[in-house]
Order: sequence, then C-alpha cells, then structure tokens
Amino acid sequence: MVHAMPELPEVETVRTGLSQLIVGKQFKAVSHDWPKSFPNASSDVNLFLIGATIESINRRAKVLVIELNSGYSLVIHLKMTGQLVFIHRLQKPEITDLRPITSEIRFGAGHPNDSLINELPDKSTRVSFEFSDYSWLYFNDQRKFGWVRLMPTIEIFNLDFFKKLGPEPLGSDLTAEEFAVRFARRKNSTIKAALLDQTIIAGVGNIYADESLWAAKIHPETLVRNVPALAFNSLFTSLRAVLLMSIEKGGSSDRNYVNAEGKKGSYLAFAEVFRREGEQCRRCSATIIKLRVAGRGTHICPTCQVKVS
DNA sequence: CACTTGACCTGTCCGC
DNA sequence: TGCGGACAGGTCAAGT
Repeated sequence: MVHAMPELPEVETVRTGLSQLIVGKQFKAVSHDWPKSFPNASSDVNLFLIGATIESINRRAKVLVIELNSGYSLVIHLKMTGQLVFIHRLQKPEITDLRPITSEIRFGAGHPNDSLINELPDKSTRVSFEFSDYSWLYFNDQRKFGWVRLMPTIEIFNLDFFKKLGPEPLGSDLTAEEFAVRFARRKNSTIKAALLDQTIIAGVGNIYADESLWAAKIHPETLVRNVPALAFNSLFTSLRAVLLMSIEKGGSSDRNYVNAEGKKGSYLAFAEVFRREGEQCRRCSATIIKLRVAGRGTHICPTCQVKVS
C-alpha cells in the first residue's frame, strides 16, 4: 500500500485537485471510525456542516482549509499517511456493496492507485463525507496521525499552530534577507532541524529539506551559526526551485507510482538525494549516503555537502 | 527560551 | 516464515 506524502507540494497538489472536484458541492452526511480523526461535537456537524456548501479550498503550510458557506471550515492535516480521495457514483450503492456502480468515476486528490478506489471505504478510511449528488470524499489515514476539524472560519488563524507558523517559502513577499534572518533564533540547531521547524519557514518536510540542502551544497548537520551568508542565499533559491518543480510534477508519490497521465506525483523520479543512497550523485558521481539528522532519515552527497565547523 | 527525545499509530521490511 | 526491531514524507508534549 502506498500513500500520499504530504509536504507543501503534495498538499498543494491535493488542493488543486479538490478545487476541480468538490467546490460547490453540498454535504449530506458524514461518518468516522476514529474520534481523533474528526474530533467534533455532533451539534456543530449538524448545524454547520450538513447542508453547507463548499466555497473554496485553501492551503497554509501543510494544512488544507475547506471553506464552507456556513461560516465554518474543515481544517485538514494529512500528517504522514493522510489521503483525500473523491469518488462519484451515479447511483446510491447498496449498503453491502459500496463499489461504484457506473463507469463514471473521478479520482484524484492524492490517491496513489486508480484501482484502489473501487475498494473504498476500506480499513484505513477514517472519515467519509457524502455529498448531495452521490459523490463522496474519503479521508484515509493508515497511521491515524492526521485529523479533520470543523471550526468557525474566523477562528482558524487564532489556532496556536497557525499563529506560530513562519512565512510561506513561495510567498512573493519573502526575500532572501528575511529568509536568512528567521534562522537566527535557532543558531545552535543543525540547519536541517531548523528547516523542518514550521515556525521558521512553513511547509518544508523531510524530502525537500534534503533536496534543497543538496542543491545549496550544505551539509545538514552544519550548525545554523556556521552557515555562511552566501549559503543562505543559495538555500533560499534552491528551496523555492525544488518546491516549484515538485508542484509542477504533482508532488512526490511513493516509490515508482505515476498516475495515468504519467505526470502527477512524479517528483521522486527527479530527486537528487532522497531515497537514492547507494546511487551516484548526478553532480559529482560520488555515492549518496544516508544519515540520521534531527531524528530523521537524511540523504546527502558526502562530497558536495561538507560540514563547516 | 532553545533544543532534544519520546509519543502518537499501523504496516512493512530486514536480519536472525 | 516466525519474530523482534528499525523505520516511514509530521507534529506535540515533556524533558534538559
């Protein structure tokens, strides 16, 4: 089983997909099999979700915000293994047979395998949303770390998590200078730990931390205080280039998965170091190795990326 | 406050 | 093929 891999580019890909598929739809029913995946009072669900219509799909860092016309929003964090899968059935299925009845099936929003949609909901389905037109949105999450929360739209940005978030790395107003300055708070951390810190810069996860550090020729264990100013410029440029390229490729999907069009979720085919341990660096031909930094699997070219101390 | 480690979960893979 | 342990793309809480 493979999964959606949600860092900024993956969540952005899901956002784009859902924007095509579910804007304008009206909620008819919702069910869940794991309270932590959807920790909401049933009164709120009945008053502000059922019967409400989707107005827009937005993203901040790795979080999706589905805004409703009821003044409430669904806030979704996919964490490690969350997926959102949309299915349209032309006819209501029998309770014992939830497979699509017609051939009109739409899939998207992060589901890694077309054929699997016939089996949803399955054992990793945590929340099922039914719309008024025989279509469904399934929140699947094998490891149960992810969550969906229904809350008043105006309260979202008062959440501690949102208030502490750093700027969007692709934001048009973020400058190289501000990017570098924000790291000062963590001058005694490794640069990798600081890159993963959502309060410094939002949306970077393990893949794009490794990829951008390779591109900028920075060893991930270098302490922030030892990273040269010029290297911060390079990291800023590299990070943005890597994120943009991944969004263009539809993000990273597990292993070799490429969708029917052959372009969505194909970023890992272009990765320079992530999961390439034992293979050659395309810049210098040295062998890529894997380390453990900030408690995470970390991939580097030991020749291109030399620790400064 | 800055920094690190373990916890939250399920599933898979790897070595004995 | 069985079993233990490490590991998986993210954040929190709790520790120093």
